[in-house]
Amino acid sequence: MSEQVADGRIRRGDRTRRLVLRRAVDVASVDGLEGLSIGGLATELSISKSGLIAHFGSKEQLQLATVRAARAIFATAVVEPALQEPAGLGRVRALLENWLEYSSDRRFPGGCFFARAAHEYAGRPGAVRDALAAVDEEWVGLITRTVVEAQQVGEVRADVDADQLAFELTAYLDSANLRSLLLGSAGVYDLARTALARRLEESAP
Amino acid sequence: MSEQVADGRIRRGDRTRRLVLRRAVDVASVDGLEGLSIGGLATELSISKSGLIAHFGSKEQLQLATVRAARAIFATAVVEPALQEPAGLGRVRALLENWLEYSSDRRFPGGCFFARAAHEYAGRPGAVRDALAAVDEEWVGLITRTVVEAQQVGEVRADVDADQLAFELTAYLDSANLRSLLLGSAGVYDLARTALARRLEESAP
DNA sequence: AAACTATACGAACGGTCGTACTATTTACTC
DNA sequence: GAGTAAATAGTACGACCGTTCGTATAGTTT
Repeated sequence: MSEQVADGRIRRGDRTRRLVLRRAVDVASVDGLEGLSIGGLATELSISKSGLIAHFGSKEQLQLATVRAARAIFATAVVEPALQEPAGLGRVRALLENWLEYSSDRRFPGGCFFARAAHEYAGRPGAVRDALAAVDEEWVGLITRTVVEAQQVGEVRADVDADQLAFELTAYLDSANLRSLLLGSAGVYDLARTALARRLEESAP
Repeated sequence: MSEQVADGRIRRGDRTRRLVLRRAVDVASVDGLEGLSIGGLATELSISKSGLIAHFGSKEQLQLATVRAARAIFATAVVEPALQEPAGLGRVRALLENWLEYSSDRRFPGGCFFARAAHEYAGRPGAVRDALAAVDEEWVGLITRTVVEAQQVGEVRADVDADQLAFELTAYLDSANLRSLLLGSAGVYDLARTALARRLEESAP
């Protein structure tokens, strides 16, 4: 409740923190969360290394804050607009289409932040990896639940395995994201759209 | 032709080079090609940094050699056994199944070497990125051509878009690889197998 | 035996990394 | 105004980075 105290000192800190994280998510989407460097970040933003790290405590905490910031951007760009759609097949389509635009519009310069980061940490333990795994499960879980909702309103056949369908749909997304970056061509997004449309048609009642 | 000169000096060098690369591909599959460190590699192998780098010239050359070594391992594990199968749907299935085993058996400790490395370099230019993009195109191209062959022998419908099908099939593979690492569960490979089988059945004449 | 070549070594280079500790500046309270 | 708290800056540290250099060793050639 008493959040809007408007203490100028704290506001200044928040502003700096946001400044750092805005840059950090972009850098990390290209160079990875390991590629984040405190010195490099500070130089780019014309602030001191010590002043920067004082906001986060350690590099790992900075990385975790960067994951949270990226999640917020993702939620705003992809999830929230889709939740305007009524539950059902339309909402599933909105989530998938928003994702493709989030990727192809390069909301992060390196494509999907989470695809980049998840592959970076998939093979080794730690808090960062756990955070990334949680976001991934959250996203796939959202697709799965939205598919189940679409079944409940009769827009997806009841015998469809929602987990299976969510796996395949998200697989198309990730593949289009990577290949568009690797080939430097946006044509793969059409392959993904074709695959998504076909797979959803097959699931219609 | 005159390759088997058996010069003891060169044999010793080849042995060291192979030793380095065998370790390098494993390290890179977990920590990435950027995570390769000359000093770290040298320490693990009980050789000197300078002796190690003398074989490759620079870190980037070491990275490129690591990509080539990983490609050779991949070819041996996945491609060559499948080419024993006669051209057709069986060969397509063999390629896909071999890939799943290559991933789930952790032929590289960090899962698929190329998934890890491609995401690492997808967003930035350079020779390493180009090499990884080439391997990716080679792999997807192989799937596509094998599908076309299957069409020619009448085991896949002629109206199937081979590029589209290859996109979807490889998408399942990559997704299973990543999620198995992230979730620490092998169950996603079954999702991939189900998706692959279904998609191929749909393409049957 | 002498000349040559490939491999491997140890030491040092300039840089950058993350982090800790110590001012200094800025903003608010009383 | 003095006092306090938060944000920022400055400095230094040890560790590691990739790379270069000169040198020693092992193997081949003449």
